Amino acid sequence: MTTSFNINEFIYDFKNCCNKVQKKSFNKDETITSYIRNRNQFCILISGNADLVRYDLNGNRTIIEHFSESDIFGEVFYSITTNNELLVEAKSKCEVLIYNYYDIHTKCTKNCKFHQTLSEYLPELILNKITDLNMRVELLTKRTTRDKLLGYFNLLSTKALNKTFKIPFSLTDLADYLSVDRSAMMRELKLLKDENFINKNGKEITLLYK
Amino acid sequence: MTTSFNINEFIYDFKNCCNKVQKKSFNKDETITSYIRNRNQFCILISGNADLVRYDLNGNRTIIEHFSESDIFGEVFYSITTNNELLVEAKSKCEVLIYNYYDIHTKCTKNCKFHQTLSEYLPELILNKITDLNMRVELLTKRTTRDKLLGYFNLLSTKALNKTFKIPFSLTDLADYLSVDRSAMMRELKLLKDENFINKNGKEITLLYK
DNA sequence: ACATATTTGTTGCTTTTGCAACAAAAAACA
DNA sequence: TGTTTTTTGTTGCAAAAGCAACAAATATGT
Repeated sequence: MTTSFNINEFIYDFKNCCNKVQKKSFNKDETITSYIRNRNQFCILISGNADLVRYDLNGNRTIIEHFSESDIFGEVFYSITTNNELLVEAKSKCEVLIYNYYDIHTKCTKNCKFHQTLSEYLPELILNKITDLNMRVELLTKRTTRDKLLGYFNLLSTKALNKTFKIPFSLTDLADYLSVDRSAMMRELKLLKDENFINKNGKEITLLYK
Repeated sequence: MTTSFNINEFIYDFKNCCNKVQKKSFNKDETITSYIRNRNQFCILISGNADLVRYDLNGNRTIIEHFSESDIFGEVFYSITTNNELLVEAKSKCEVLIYNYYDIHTKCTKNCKFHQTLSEYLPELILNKITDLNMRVELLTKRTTRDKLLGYFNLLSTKALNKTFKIPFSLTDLADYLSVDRSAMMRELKLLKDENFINKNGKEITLLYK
């Protein structure tokens, strides 16, 4: 997440905001929500990590999006035309605020400061989401497993301001995120290492080129 | 595009809006803009069709997004971390409004009705963009050429409210949009036809299953 | 600390995809 | 209308990716 808005700077203003919002907690591996029909559901992740995943008919699992603190998600951003299951799964203990999207724009009945701040920062959060999605598309349109890996590593390196960084997924999840076969990806990682494009130590990667 | 907002219902209010906006025309195959650095550029397509394309180092061309009337695009939605060329190319005669994104939120110096309407509908346009991008990700994460084709055909069929519909691309462009090799895609289309999943007559497709 | 479950690393084999090349059909253009 | 360019349809062959299976290393839970 690239936003300068950090929800936890404001969350102390959140006591009993208007009755339109729910605050919920989830344990690792619990389902936060599933996208079934459009209920204008809008969620903000206060803490933890979660993935939007799809299980297709062949048993393939795909990580469509990866969410961390201050990221937004929910059915309001999705027109559900697929017949696959779309779930948001907690990857660690998570705290989530759940709104109806259109309730955010109207003034909170208790006129709480948190609600006000949220609606003020909403455009920024949304712009960041679009930027993230565009990067995701950019990555997924790469033709080969190698290009996907290098493209993703470049992003991580840029984010970390360092040629060395840690993959924020298990390698199994990384394959599901890049939408490639895990064993083929492992093979490619080995080749990238053998050809001195990268150094790899578990989940720690160093870019050796440029 | 799925929005209920249609820019041409309002464009008559656009005379000489504030000096912050440019209206430009482009012929087929002209470059509308290229994404180089972040200038907060925000564009709306008034008429015509355009593609956001990337040319990579191997000479592959990818259609990242396809734009039609009322669609929005521009550098403001992109953090340019790639070293590939990103261009918006007119696929037909196009008319485009070009803003600085942050000028839209502030009141127009001439207080014109068009500007007012635009800023009012902006959240809706942006929500639609996110929905479109999510569908795009959904499609691109499909593992096989077959699944990509069927997934895309389902979208078109749903949009057209009909099992028969026309592909809005040339088949060459469709391959670039689905990020697959054209000849492999043609082979797969033939297989889908032979196995009675679809009927195909040039660019007209009929779904035969379900 | 131990037993159990998950992830990582690896490989042989199969299937799918990509590449190159070319003819036929269709579209654009002059 | 005739010529040129682009798109479509097809194929043989090469390369890449997917599948299945298993051992070793880590992580998890009690």
